[in-house]
Amino acid sequence: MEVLIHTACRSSGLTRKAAEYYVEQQLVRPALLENGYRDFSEGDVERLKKIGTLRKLGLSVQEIRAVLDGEGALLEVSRRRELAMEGERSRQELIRRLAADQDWAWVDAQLETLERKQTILERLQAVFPGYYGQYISLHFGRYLNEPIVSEEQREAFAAVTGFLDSASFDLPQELREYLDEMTRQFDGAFVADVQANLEEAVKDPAAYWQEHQQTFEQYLLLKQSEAYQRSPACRLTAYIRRFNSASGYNDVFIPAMKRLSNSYRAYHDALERADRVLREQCPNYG
Amino acid sequence: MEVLIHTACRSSGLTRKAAEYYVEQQLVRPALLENGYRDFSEGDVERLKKIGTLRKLGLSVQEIRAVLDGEGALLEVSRRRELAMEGERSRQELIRRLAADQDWAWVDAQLETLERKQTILERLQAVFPGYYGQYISLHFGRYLNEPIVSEEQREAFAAVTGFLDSASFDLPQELREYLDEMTRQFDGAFVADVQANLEEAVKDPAAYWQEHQQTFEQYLLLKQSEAYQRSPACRLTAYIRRFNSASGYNDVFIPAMKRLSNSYRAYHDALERADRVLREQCPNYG
DNA sequence: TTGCTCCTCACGTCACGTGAGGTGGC
DNA sequence: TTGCTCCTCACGTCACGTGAGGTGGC
Repeated sequence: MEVLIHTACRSSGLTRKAAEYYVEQQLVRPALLENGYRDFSEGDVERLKKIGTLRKLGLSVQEIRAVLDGEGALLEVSRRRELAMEGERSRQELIRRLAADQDWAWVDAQLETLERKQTILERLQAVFPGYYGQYISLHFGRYLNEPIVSEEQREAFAAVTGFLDSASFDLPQELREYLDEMTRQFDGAFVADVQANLEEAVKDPAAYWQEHQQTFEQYLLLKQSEAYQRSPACRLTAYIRRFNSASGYNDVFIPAMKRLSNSYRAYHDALERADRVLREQCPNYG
Repeated sequence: MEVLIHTACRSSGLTRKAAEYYVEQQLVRPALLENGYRDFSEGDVERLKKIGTLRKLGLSVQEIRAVLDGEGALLEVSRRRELAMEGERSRQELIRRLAADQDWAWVDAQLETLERKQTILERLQAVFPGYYGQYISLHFGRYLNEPIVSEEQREAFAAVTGFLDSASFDLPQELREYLDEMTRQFDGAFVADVQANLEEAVKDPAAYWQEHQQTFEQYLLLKQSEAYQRSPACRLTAYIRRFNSASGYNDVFIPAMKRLSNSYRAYHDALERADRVLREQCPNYG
C-alpha cells in the first residue's frame, strides 16, 4: 500500500509544506509513482519524525542533514549552541543594564569585548574537536572579558585569530575517539571544578604538593609503567606536545594571549611559577 | 554643512545598506536635499548609533522602534527574551540528552511539555505587566513541567489558555508605575528566595508563625494604620483582589491550574492549609 | 460529474548583502 | 572628461505559510 504525503504528515506530525520542503532539500527521498505522486516508505516516515524533533530543538536543515548521517554531529551542534547561548546570556545581561541605567557608551564597550571573545572562542572550537574543544574554550573564555585599550593588544588579537585560522589539530581517528571518550564528562560544572583546583594549586603550589603528594607520585609512577607507554593516553599526550611546539601554539598563540589579556598573563605567570616549584619538589616530574 | 550617508555611517558604525534600511523603515528620517541626497542631522546620527547598539543586542526593528520612542519598552523586551532564553536552555539540555542516549521518544514528550509551558508563560506575561508579570510567570513556571496524560488535563490546559487569552489586567497608570517601582528588584534570585520562604511557611505554618510572629503582627498593624489605607499599596491590593474575583482568576484559572498540574494542586492545597492555620493563630489576619 | 488529494509554481517573511545601472558634484 | 559618491531597483538568504491553477482517482 502506498503512503502518500497526507498520511506521512499525519504520522510524523509535520505540515504538508514542511514535508515538501524536506523532500526538496533531499533530507528524505520518497519513491515517485508513475502519476508523479510521492510514496513514503516506513523509513522515510521515521526520518520525517526525527527531522521534526530536531527542528523543534532548533537545528537548521544543514545541521539536521549532518546529524541524520553521522552520530557525532549532534555533539558539535550542541557545542556550537552552548557557545551561542553563552553570548545570548551576556547580551541579555547588557539589555537589563541598559534598561536600568541607560549607559549606552558602556554597553557599546561591553559589546565590543564580547564580540572579540566570541570570535576567539568560535575559532578555538573550530580547531579543537569535541568536548576537548569545549574544555579549551571554557578555559580561555575566563580571560577574554577585558577591553582592548592599547595598540599592542590590538596586534595581539590579530595574532591570536591569525594563528587559530591557520592551525589544524588533526588527531588520527583512533586518538580522536579516545579523546572523545576521555572527555565525555567535561560539562560546565566539571570544568569549573578543574579550574578551581588548578587555581588552588597555582596559588600555593608547595601546599598543594604537600596535600596531594601521594596522588602525584602514583601518577608519575604510572607514567613510567610499560602499560602506559603503550596506551593511547601516552600517544595522545605526545601528539598534543608535538602540536604545541610545531604549530606555533607555544611560540605564537600563548605569547599573544599574554599580550592580549592581563588576567591571562597573570594566570600564566603563576602557572609557570607553580611548575618550577613542582619541579624542585619532585625531581622526576618533567 | 550637510552630512551625507557615507559620513553618517562612519560616525555611527553602520554599513550603508543597514542605514538605508533603517531610513526605509522610518527609524530615522533624514532631510532630503534637492538632488535627492539624504542629509543626516546630529540627532539622526545619534539615533543610528543607538539603533546599531540595539541591533547588536539582538532586538528586531519593531522592538527598536518601540524602545526609541518609549522608555519602558526595553523592559518588556528584556522580559520576553528572558522567557525565550529559558526555553532555549531547556532545548539545549534536550539536545545534550539526545546526543547521550538517543531516546527520541522521551525527547518528543519533553518537547511537548515544554511547548505547553511556554504557551502558558507567554500569555501570563502578556496579561500581567512588567516585573510583576515576570514574578507571576516564574511562580507558575515551576509547576508546568509535567506531561499531560489524561483527558481532564487536556481540558484544563484549554481552560487555562482560554482564560489568559481573554483576561485583561489594566492597572490605572498610577498603580502601574507604583507596581513597577515596587517589583524592580524581582530577579531570578529574589524570586527563588521568596519561593523558598513560602515553601517553608507552607510546610510547617505553625513553626513559621512562631518564628516570624513579630514581623506578622507589625505587618497587620501597619495594614490597619490610616497611612496605609491611603497608600497606593492599599489601592493596589484592592485592585488585585477585585481582579482575582471578577476576572475568573479565582474561579476559572486557579481551579484549572490545579487540574492541569499535580504539583500545583499539592502546592495550592498546602497553601490553603497554611492559610487556615494562620487564621487560627492570628484572629485579625484576614 | 463532483469532491478530494495530489502536483508545481509564485510570492511573502526579516534585515540586510551584493551587485547593476544611472545620476550628481568636483 | 574622470573618479568618486549618491540614488533606486532587483535578487538572494532560511524554512516554510499562503494561496493559485491544474491534474489524478474514486
